[in-house]
This record gives sequence, C-alpha cells and structure tokens, in this order.
Amino acid sequence: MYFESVPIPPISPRSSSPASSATRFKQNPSTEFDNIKFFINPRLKKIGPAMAARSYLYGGVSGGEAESGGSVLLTNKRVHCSSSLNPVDSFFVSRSSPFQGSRSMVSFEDRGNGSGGQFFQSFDHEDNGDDEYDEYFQQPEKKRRLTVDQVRFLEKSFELDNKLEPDRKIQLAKELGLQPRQVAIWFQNRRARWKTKQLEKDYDDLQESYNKLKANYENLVKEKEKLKSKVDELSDKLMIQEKGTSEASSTKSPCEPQLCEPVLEEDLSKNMNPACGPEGDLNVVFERGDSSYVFEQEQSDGSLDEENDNFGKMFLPSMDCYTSPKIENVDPHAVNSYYLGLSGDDQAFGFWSY
DNA sequence: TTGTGTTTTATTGCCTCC
DNA sequence: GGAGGCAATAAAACACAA
Repeated sequence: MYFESVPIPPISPRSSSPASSATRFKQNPSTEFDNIKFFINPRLKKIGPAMAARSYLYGGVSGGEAESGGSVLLTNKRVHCSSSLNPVDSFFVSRSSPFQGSRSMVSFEDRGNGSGGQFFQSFDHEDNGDDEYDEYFQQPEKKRRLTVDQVRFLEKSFELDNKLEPDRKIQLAKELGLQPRQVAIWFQNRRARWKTKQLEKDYDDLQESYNKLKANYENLVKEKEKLKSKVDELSDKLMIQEKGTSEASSTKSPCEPQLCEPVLEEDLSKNMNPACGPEGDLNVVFERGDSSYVFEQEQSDGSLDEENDNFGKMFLPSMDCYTSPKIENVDPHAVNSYYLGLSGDDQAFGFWSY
C-alpha cells in the first residue's frame, strides 16, 4: 500500500494559474503519478486518478470532491476508471490524422516523451529544475472542443450505429486523431443527448395527442349545449301545442273518435318521418304508451350509441314537466330523434365521428 | 467587459454482463 | 473481477444580453 498526504491549496479551478499548479506539484516532489490510483479526501470522498492529476494540472478537482485547503490520501487501490492518463491512449493519437487540432485536456502528446507515464516521470523533482516545471505548466492543455469536421465524422458514425464496439472505437480514434477514450466519451454523451431529445419528442407527441383530444372534447361539449338548447326550444313548442290542444278538446265533445283511436304503426311511421318533424301530433304517439317498442329501429350499436344514450337521459328530466307521465317509459333515443325530426341514420352527425 | 445561461467534454460511482 | 454502459455531475468553452 502506498499512502501519501497531498495538500490542496484553496484555488478556484476556473481562476487557477499554471504557476499555481506547478507550485503544488512541486510541493509534492515524491508524488509518482503512475502510482496514483485512488484518492480520498478528508471527508472520505473518493477521487479518481485522472481527477487528481487534473487538480494538479489545472488547479482544481473535477467533480468537486476534493475540498480546497484539504488533503487527499493516495493509495494504489485499483478503481475502474479508464483514465486518460493511460499511457497507451497517447499512441492512438495519429499525428497524420486529417483531424489534427483537437486534443483532450489530458492528452499529453507533444509533451516531453509522448506518453503519459514518461510525461509525469519527466517531472521528477530530483532531475528537473523549477524552470522546466514552469515551462510545462505555463501552457497547460485546456479542454478543447472537437473540430467541426471531427464532430461531423462522429455524427455520421453515430447515425450508423450509436453503440461503439472496441474495434470501431480504435478505428475512429485513429481516423480522428483522438484517444479512444475520447471517442467513447463522445458516444456516451451523444447517446445521453439523443435520449434527452427522444424524451422531449415523446413528450411533445403526447402533448399533441392530449391537445387533440381536448379539442375534440370541447367540440363535443359545444355540440351538446347546442343540442340541449334545441331540445329546450322544441320542448317549449310542445308545451304550447299541448296547451292549445287541451283547450280545444275542452270545447269539443268528450269523445272525438278520430283522436281516441289507438295509433297504428303506419300512422307512427308517418309521424316519424323527418319531414313531419316535431310538428306532428305528439300526444297521439305518447298515448300509445309502449313507445320503446315503436322506436326499436332506433337502436344502434357502438360507443356512439352509448353517448347518445347518456345524452338522451340527460334531457329527459327536463322534459318531464312538459309531458304526460307515460313518457318515462320512452326510449331516450326515440324522444330525441323524434323531437329533432331525425331518423336513426340521421343521428350520425358529423361531429360524432371524431 | 461582465454576468449569466447553455453546450460540450470529461469524471465518477454504480450497475450489469460475461 | 474486469469491461462497458448509464446517470449524475463538474467545469471549460461558448453565446449573448446589458
């Protein structure tokens, strides 16, 4: 086991200067970055090797795990972290790549001996003077964005397959002049972005469906109101007509054979004719009593029918006050259809078929 | 110029699979 | 147990308004 306490001065990562990083590095001359595997700060938070190296190089610790002014413990415990410090990665950076120009902030190509391990070894305090430290740290690698061409290339590759097999990763890294790790990270982040976009799209689709349904519902409510007012209007007419009829009958002889005769089916079908409409002798129809039998043909199937059913039931109570008690046995379909002068087929209004 | 919000690059820990 | 994926997150880079 290898433990070492490493003080971290209170320096903001953003405002850090290369010199301060170098200073900190020099404060720990015995630090061997090749042995850095695992970091624990005083608050027992873990810091990976790359993060630790980053804190040295750039004056801060990514992830906010290390508290400034605190210290970390170095151990050689192995953690799963494909750190960019891996010297092997630098071999994948092709100097002849057409996509040169973007490197990871922890890419150490063109630095010293060209490998991460050697890069760090070159800072052995015993073998290097202060000037050399400062020379390196005054021009730190910054986090660099990929070039437009690199991104375009990666995007095309992502379109083909958003998963990255090891061979493909290495191939892409070579072609782009990046580290395989960078390619893997790019795909990882790209998948995350894709997923976010997908979620947004799904949300929009759901929202659109909801809006359509809502609009349909509002239309139905409007139509319902329209029909209700029409029913009310016709009910009023019926009441007036009833009044007139009763007044007329009271002035006539008690028994008028034509009116008291039972209504025949043929007569009813005449009354059901839309052309006749509600102006027909409704009293006669309801006097028959078993109207549901008469209007059996009005029955239809499907949810639409159910809608109409409720619709009819909804208006019946308001009609009770206008009609004789016998009407309570009447099929709501029949009542509505008859009152509106519509046959069963005519009930298939356009607005029902959303 | 500076403050602020967004995007991109990168790290970490956890999880699953082999 | 190692490799790779993912969610969460940090921080640099960038965009843009005041």
